[in-house]
Amino acid sequence: MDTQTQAFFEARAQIMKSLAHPTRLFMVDELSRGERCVCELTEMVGVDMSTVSKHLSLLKSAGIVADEKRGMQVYYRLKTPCVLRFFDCVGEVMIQKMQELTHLTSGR
Amino acid sequence: MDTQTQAFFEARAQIMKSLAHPTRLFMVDELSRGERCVCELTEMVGVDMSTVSKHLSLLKSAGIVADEKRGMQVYYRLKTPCVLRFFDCVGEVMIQKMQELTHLTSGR
DNA sequence: TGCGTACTTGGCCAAACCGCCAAATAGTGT
DNA sequence: ACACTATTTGGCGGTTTGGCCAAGTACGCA
Repeated sequence: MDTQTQAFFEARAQIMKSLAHPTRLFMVDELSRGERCVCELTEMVGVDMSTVSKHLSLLKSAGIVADEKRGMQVYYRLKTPCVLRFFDCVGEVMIQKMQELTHLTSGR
Repeated sequence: MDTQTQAFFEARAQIMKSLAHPTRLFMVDELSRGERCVCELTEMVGVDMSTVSKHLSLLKSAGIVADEKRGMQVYYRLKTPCVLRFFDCVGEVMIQKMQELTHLTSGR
């Protein structure tokens, strides 16, 4: 694997990584229904605000979300809504896994 | 965030995590062009075969690939090709990031 | 049966990740 | 200027991840 190919998949991986955490996935899901400020998200996920802030800045540097300060709050919104399409496929994967489990337990 | 919601996003995250590594992304890409045995992939990525094997078993337990022993080799194939659709969007994200960089450097 | 090839598993170590707390920053209102 | 609120940043400890090496397993073939 040459250096350029490696760099390409490295870049791809960084974006995937930003979506590889339950809290961040929850926030993306929430943001798919409209913009939210850090404090709102903090209350919903139930961890320290500093943690939420770090998750958001990670998503931001990955290019998934954008932020805008308005009044006293910072509002985050989904910048590339196409990520939502991911989850249709993720759903398919989950369904397939469950079906295999069913086959196993129904004796085969 | 209640327990059930948490479990849901945890499951989703596990699948995303399995795709959040350059080597695994490279292998998925390669498998999109047909099945490959462990030894072929090992040679392509250029790390230890044990490492490749672990990456593959991770992808397998995530439900992304399936394996089949045939002759002396174990062949892996893409089980849920829909993951490839992810990367269209990942491409969009990357392009947007590059455009922003261009705007910055062209003085604004 | 015994050898070689293909692969997997276990163990170890270094690096990355995630949570919290505390401190810094920035903007609001008095 | 001062206090207050919303958010970010720095730093620390515990857990997870990713690589290699060595050992184990499984199968094909002489």
